[in-house]
Amino acid sequence: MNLFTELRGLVIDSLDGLVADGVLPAGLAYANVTVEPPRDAAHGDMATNAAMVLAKPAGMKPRDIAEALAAKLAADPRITVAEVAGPGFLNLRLAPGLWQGLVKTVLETGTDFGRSAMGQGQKVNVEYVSANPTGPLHVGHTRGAVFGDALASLLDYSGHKVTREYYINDGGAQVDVLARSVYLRYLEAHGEAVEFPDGTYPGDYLVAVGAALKDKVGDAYVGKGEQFWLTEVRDFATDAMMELIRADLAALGVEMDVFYSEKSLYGTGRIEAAIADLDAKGLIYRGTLEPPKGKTPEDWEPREQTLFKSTDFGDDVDRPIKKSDGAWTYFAPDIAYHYDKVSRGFDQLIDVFGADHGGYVKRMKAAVSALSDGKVPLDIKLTQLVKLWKNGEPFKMSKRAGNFVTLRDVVDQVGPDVTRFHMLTRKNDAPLDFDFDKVLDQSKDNPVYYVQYAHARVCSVLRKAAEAGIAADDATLAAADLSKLDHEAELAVAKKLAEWPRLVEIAARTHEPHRVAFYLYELASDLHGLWNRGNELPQLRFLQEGDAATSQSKIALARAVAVVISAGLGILGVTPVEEMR
RNA sequence: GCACCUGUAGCUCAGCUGGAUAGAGCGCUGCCCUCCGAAGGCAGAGGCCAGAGGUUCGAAUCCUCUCAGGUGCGCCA
Repeated sequence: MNLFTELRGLVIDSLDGLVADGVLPAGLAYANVTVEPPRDAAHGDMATNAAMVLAKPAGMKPRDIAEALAAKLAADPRITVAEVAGPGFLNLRLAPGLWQGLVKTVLETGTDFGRSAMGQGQKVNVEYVSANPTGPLHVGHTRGAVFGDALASLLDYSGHKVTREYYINDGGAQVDVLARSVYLRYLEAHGEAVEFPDGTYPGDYLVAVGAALKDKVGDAYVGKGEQFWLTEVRDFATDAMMELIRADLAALGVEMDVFYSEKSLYGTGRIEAAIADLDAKGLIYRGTLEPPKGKTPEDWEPREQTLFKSTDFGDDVDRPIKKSDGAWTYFAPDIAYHYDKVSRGFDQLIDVFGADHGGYVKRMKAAVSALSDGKVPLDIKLTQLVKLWKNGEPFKMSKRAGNFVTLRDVVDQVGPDVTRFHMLTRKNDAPLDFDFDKVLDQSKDNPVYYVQYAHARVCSVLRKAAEAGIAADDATLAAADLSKLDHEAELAVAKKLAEWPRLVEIAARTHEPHRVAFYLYELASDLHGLWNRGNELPQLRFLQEGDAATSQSKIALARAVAVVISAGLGILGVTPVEEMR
């Protein structure tokens, strides 16, 4: 239930009333009419811009419309005050019963309060992580994983049908490199001394894979040329890496619906089919690209290539889909993969990439636009770098991988909850500092702790209520007399709760799950603030000695806060704790 | 050279489809608590929203240009 859309409905009805009264001309477009919380709470509970938006099309002064609208609205029992302000804003104050009713609704609907039908059941594919299967996930992947997962949950919560998907890049040259690296570890397992030349993966994590290969095939590949083992070792190694990656994701609490193999596109005619689709649309041609201006590669020479006319769709330059030797470029399977997503019937595609892939955004959008005839939007979200800190200095070492910090390094040290929450305390396109000391700090300076603590505090209240013999289950609280919940400080918290459904829709529409984290921080802050005021004003304490009925009304509010925090943390994939240890 | 991202308080960052006097935390200043609802609390100072134009009732938000930082730029994925 979104009070803002409910009140917007009332505003629209009132506008229609004014049309019927002949005050406003018929046929006005209401699309830009909003009802939102005012910047300053002193202005009221909600504000509408209706008068200003309609002034020009109606050929009237904003204030005249506002006055007429105010009179209409004031007749509704839900509105206590409607006053015109500023250039034509209409500020509304709502009856306390509305906010009390909202608390009741939260308790009745639980963590589904805030769930929205906005998505209308649209099928959305969220592709994220998609790391090369050549080693364990590192911090950069971790941010992408957390972001993508939270976005997927957010879209689900807002009424979309979401598929979480991982694209396995198991078809390119890098998996051959992996195979050779594993082969070296395999020889090592047979007692041979090996060296890892440049262009191979020297990380310790392949030692076990080499040993496992030995267990499987004995010495069958020892002393043999690549042609005898490359394919088999490649499959063996990729499987092992995907097992590793799945375990990494599981440690973070991420579970994919689909793992889509690039390899499955080769030799099955699927790349050819995708390219044929583009070709039929006249978007494939043979041509020669100009060298990039200002920074020509030293070995540049003009070559005729097979190109996709991505400039028709806003790209800067047409993109090669075949190498000069006739093999597909990496872009071709990417096209085929997205072609597959389109043909699976998704209404919307989202790709989550690292910021270093920013250069591929335009061409992928161009491809999807061409493949879907502009019908399926593709949004590409880039996640910026994560800078790690420990003991006040940059942290780079990893025990396992040698040259980068892994997801496991992070999760093992701080746990999945802290990792996930902290990764969402910045918007995706801003760089993020991750300080191992600060994220574990148990003080109000740490947002993770601050939000968790608010939830734990409410749980503590519930425990104390039980000790005092006060019934405080949700059903009882929802049925309690909430009219006692009338202090301005208490109503302020209820008003914050009312913003939750609205925030969910905004965050879902903009594909920005960090908004949830920031909202939860604000909500937690409101709860802590109310708690603190209980020091000065005993009547604001959640537990009122000897007065079970009043206690229940106040506990209802606290519990409603906990429910929304719980719902929000659920979207972020963070466990709401019941006590702080 | 071109493209994309970023530029908001001393620092780290929010800022909704364009809305009113631009917010939060840290730090700073002052006051309070020290008979556990204080692992603190309250209050205050602090801003040319990088800069310049434009669009309009209204711009941190949209458009153009400039400056600064980051990322990327055919036969690697």
